[in-house]
Amino acid sequence: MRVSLKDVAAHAGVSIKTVSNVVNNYQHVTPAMRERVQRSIDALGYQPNLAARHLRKGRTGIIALALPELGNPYFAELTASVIDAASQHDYIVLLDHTGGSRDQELLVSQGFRARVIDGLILSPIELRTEDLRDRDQDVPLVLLGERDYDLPYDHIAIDNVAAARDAVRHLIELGRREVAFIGARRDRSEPAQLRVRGWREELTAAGLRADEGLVAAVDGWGHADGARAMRHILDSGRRPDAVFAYNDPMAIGAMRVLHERGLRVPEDIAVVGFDDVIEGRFGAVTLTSVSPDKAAIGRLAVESVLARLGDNAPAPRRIWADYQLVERESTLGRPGAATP
Amino acid sequence: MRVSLKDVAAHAGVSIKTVSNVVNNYQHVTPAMRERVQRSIDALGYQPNLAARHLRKGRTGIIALALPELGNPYFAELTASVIDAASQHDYIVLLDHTGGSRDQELLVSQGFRARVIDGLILSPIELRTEDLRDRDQDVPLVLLGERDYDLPYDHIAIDNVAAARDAVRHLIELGRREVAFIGARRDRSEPAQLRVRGWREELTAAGLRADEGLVAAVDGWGHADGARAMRHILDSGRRPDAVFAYNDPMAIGAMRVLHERGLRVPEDIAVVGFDDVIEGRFGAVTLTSVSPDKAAIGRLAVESVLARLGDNAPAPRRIWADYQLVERESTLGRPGAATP
DNA sequence: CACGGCGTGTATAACGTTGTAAAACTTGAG
DNA sequence: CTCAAGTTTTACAACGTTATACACGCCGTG
Repeated sequence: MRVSLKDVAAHAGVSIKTVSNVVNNYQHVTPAMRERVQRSIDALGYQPNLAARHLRKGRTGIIALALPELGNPYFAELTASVIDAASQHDYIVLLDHTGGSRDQELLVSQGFRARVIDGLILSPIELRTEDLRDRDQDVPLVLLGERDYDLPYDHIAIDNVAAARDAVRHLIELGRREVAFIGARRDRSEPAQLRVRGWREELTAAGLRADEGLVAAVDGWGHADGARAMRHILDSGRRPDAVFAYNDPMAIGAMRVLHERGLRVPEDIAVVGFDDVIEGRFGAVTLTSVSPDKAAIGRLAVESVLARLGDNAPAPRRIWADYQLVERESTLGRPGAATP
Repeated sequence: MRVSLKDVAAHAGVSIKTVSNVVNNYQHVTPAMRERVQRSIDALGYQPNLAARHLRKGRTGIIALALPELGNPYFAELTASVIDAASQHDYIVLLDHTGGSRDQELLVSQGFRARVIDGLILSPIELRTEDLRDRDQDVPLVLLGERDYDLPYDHIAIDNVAAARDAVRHLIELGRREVAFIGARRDRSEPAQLRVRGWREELTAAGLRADEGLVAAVDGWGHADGARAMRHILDSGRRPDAVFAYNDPMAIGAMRVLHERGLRVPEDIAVVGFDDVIEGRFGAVTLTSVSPDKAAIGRLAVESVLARLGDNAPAPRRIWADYQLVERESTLGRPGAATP
């Protein structure tokens, strides 16, 4: 049988509210009383009933984190950092996965889970800007990943265009001239578009041709999709000297195909990924990658959501998180050069 | 402002309970009344307040899934299958990560989150059998991963000893004679011990020596730990012709070290992992691995927890999930043979 | 010595829902 | 037309918590 405030109150010979005051660290309680009540609490092993507390306060103490897929280790690491940040504010994280489908993302953003959660952190892939524009929900929403247009929600993202440009510039500086992009999306997912744009801008800025024939569209974001895209490019007779992939799993899938075709990385083709997942550090050829500051992103996301819970919610902001390009074996040296 | 049963009742001109009856599909409601109330519900956009419902019914509709780490894709896939299974029963999944530390696992099992959840699925690593023996909680608990002793909780696991034996037998059948084990744990984690036992039993059964000098203990379960263990074995002057790793990330970490040392996989050293994560299918050398039926494990776990919620809870059972050994390049061919 | 003021503790009323029991209707038989 | 038996609807009391408003001491001050 669960013990309630009432039981503790009876045991200590005080009123229910006094016990509540002790539990909530209300200030006007004499030390003597506090200790007496605390003794009863300990004796009975009282634990507050959250459902009741939430009913009364109108808060649940739960925030939801909705991600496209858990399989990508990037999101796993992000999740860990969100959980850590949330628990520092006595919040609990409810995990949802959308599969990256627009329908699911819409459902989640429209408050599918709204009745249980105080706030939502959503990392959309296919969701359109207009989908969010007429969102009718009082549950605070924070978006992860850059969006193109302004929306009345906090965005937390790294600068995708700039990061993509950095990656491509790195390839160009190595002497690469034909840089393929793997991971454009047929459905025009916004984050993918931004990275394609960075790719295009940087090539153009360097006086090179942004050859759209070297952009491979895909349907998913996993290893297999990267492999498929790489095969598609090679089968079309193209022979780029560098590949920039939408994310690390796709880059790794692409490298596998290059390996199967007898092409050497980086001598024949240099490869850069995105997200810097742990896996990229342990392949036969370690992977150069854009490394977002995941810990910061998780922390900022949680803080942004919680800040919106109070009455004095700040204006929606676009928050830029840090990133850096981590160079590894997959871009070591100039074309044709043997690995050191 | 949120709309409650009271508002709907006022709008429809009926009592609160009648609205509640309609919402809950109570049988004794005339079709006319049902429609009239439904119209008001739709008009006002009523959504039930779960906190209140839970307070009243004593259930929260949330189960927790506590995992050692999210970074391992095995757990990510498992999580996805648990979420899917739970949502089929209108349940929501709260995710927790223990970091695989005994303290955290203890905390979780003792009901750290108990006030919010109806049931708990725990995948322990370091937790001892005796830690669970005096668990004092009314929240149903289901354990993932094999435990050695009998406990009054449902276990869902594949047969670790048998699976390990299958893996080692496969290596022996390939003509390997010196099989190392990577991933024993200094802290005597039970799952790791079972796999070591399988390794030992199979070698002995084949008339080979189970050389304890080829068992490498580690502190973690990631790529880096596998790499460290592999280095340790090689640096000690040993030169096994096969490696069986506790899990895929460790196997991949080990393969990276073999690559760095100029040892060929599988010609010089064959490698078998455990868990069959997607990553193992896209390395330069694809990884042979023990593949547990993750979908079944997730489904069984959810069903077991929910079955314990009712009054007629079944007796605790040990449920065996299926697995199979998936052979890939890392064990292709006999020692010294060139890859086909 | 009375009085305001402050610090401490207490009844009571919510929060929104569902279970119980009883009231208000139907229906059909006598 | 009455009454019993059944069906539908309602009033009310929980569930366990916190906010509000108030009562009670105690203190220092006029």
